[in-house]
Amino acid sequence: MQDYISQLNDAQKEPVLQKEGPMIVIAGAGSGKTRVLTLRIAYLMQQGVDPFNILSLTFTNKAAREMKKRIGDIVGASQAKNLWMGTFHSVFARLLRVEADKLGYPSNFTIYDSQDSQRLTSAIIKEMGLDKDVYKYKQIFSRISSLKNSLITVRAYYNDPELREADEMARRPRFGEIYKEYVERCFKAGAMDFDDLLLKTNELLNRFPDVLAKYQNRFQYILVDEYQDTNHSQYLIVKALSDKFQNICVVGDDAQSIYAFRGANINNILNFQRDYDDVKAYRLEQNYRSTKNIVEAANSIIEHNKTKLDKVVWTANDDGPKIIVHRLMSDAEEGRYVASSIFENKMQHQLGNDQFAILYRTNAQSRAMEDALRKKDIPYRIYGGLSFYQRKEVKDVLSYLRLIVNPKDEEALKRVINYPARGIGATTMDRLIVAAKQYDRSIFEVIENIDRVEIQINSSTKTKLKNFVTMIKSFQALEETQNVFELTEYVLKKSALITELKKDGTQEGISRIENIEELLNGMRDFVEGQKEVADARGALSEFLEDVALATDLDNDKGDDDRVSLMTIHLSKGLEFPYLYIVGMEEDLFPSGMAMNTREDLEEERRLFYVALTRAEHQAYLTYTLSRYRWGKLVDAEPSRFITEIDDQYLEYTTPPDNYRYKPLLDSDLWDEPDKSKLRQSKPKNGTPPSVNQPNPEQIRKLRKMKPVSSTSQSSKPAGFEGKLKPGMTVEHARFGRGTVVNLEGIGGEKKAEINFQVGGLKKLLLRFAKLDVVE
DNA sequence: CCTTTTGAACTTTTT
DNA sequence: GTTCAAAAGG
Repeated sequence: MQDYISQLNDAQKEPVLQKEGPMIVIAGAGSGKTRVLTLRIAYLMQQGVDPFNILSLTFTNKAAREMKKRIGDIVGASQAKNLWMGTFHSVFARLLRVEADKLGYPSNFTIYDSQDSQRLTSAIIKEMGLDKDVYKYKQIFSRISSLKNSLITVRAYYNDPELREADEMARRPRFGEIYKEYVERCFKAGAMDFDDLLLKTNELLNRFPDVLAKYQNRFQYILVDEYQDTNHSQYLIVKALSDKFQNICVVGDDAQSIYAFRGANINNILNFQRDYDDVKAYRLEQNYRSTKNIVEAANSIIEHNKTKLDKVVWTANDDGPKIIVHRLMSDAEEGRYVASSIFENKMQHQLGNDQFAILYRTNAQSRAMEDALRKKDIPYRIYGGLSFYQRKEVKDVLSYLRLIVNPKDEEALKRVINYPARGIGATTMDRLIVAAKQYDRSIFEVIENIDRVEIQINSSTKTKLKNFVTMIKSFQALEETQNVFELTEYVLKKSALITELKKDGTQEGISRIENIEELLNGMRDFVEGQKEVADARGALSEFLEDVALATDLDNDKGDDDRVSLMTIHLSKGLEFPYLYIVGMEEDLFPSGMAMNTREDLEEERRLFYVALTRAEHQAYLTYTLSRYRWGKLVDAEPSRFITEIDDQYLEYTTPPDNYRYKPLLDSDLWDEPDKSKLRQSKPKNGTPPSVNQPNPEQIRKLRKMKPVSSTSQSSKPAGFEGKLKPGMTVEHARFGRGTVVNLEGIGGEKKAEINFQVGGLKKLLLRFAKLDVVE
């Protein structure tokens, strides 16, 4: 143990050795944060703390697994396996299984993934007879999710006139009804969605003081990694659990906060010192990962953000090569450039494929890269995107299994009741859903009692329904004796799923069968692994939980030599000697959907910071002049982020463009044709995206959380901002026409409240809003 | 009730 | 360019 500790630098030692009390570790990128966490836990255990009393929340399950292994190497694997370690979602899912009955849930509750949640939302909107162009299920669900993450229940929603008003303004007065129905349907299906895992944990800890006390006593030492990415719901759980012993250690980096879009609240980390008494704060500022060039270039990027903690990351490493900036004509060419560059670097420096990674802002960008790598015979692995478990054929199999564990699971039932086709169609399903609502039962229960239920279904269909129920019940009986693998083989045979796929015969159908075989292989591994786990519960439900909460990264065995392709979000925490960040273009990175407020833009910038700091030795930035988007060739401009890096760290291998990011009015020349395209393609009744999204400002107000006050920005010379007056009609590139209602703020912080004809009231920061004065 | 065809929306990021 | 749901036809 002492050996390990003596290898730490002074800044790292302190948080490892402080046994008790609240503490925050602000850890810059590449500063050895994981090492500190690992050693801190090992040290606690060596000091006599029972691993059973330590709760460590990580960002991925893979990170938890690796950390457990490293701790095991120091203190012994038998001890380490008793640690409570995992993501918020997996740890509290496990806890909720134990306590489910207190909340009225079965302990075998299903976990709905976001696809299930969205399908349910969509079904509800349809059942209520609402216009699907106004009530877009994705937007509606995303609002439900935001509310839940702010702990705003249906009742709280109805009690809050402001929230209701916001929905009325957005022309969705019936949102509350959808929310209510959604929650009830999940409950009736014995299902929790991702947000419920946190929300219900909060409910449990709030409503049952004895339960709270039990877990406060169990989790005497709590550690939270990536604290900057916790949302309000997670924050409250941590707060409640740590309240008694106050042995809480949070680790994070405000500069790497990139999940605000899913409710992460950067203020959790910024305000930590106010939440606990006598907080010890530590800073890890020495970067061991990257070259001087990369560290300093990254610093020069984050300088552009206003909201940040004071922290200077530095490194003792060599200068290293400059960051290469390269311009290409198209996305296909960009792929070819990256592939050849990887090839050359491999040859020149004798490197393996696993030394390289390609990062992009959106999953859609992976295609061009894949094509190029395949042509050059460079092996690669894509992370994220459509994960394995979300593929249709895999989800169908899993849905059968979910029904075995929890027949009330409505989404699973709807997927497979008529797949393969059994003559149970849409009309029948509609009637079943109505009856289920009438009798206040699940659909499965209605079918079980189909003869005693008043329902307009002919007798031949009733027989088909009964056969389906009998089949599922026969599977259930088998579950008692068979393991997951054997059970699934049987299910596949009896349900005729494989037969159905074999009929297909196309290349696609064959690969679907291969995927199912792959799933079976995974199950075999799981069954093997299960034998070693001490606290294994029912094998099938355990398997389903793993699957529901697994991320793509979690399944990485990391043992093959491939180039990694992933979104920047997924790359957090990883590092690669050679790094390619592609698609450095305005409207793509920063994303066109995140350019309207300073907060959004700053998050994009942090995202770029995260991307660049993944590089150990050499980073490449590429951008194109035109790229296929939505199946159309679209002109592109280099990202403002390139010019935000100090020039001394860059090497342009193509002549730099004379383009520089300029304040808006100067850009009208090149912006104009683009806008007219947008106008044409926008149907009159279409609601523009993002207008209807929840207003975090409002939620924050509601939760009485004070945003960190940002010092007012040095005012920018106002061009047309000064000319704008209430009453004027303006045109926005995305939102269309609207009337200026109000103006507030000064200089670069000046905002206009504009009532758009389609989409309603919205506040825009004039510095970024693409506005034209019409009259 | 099932299958095929057409059309729309989609692309910001994920547990 | 893909994927998914609604419409139409069998």
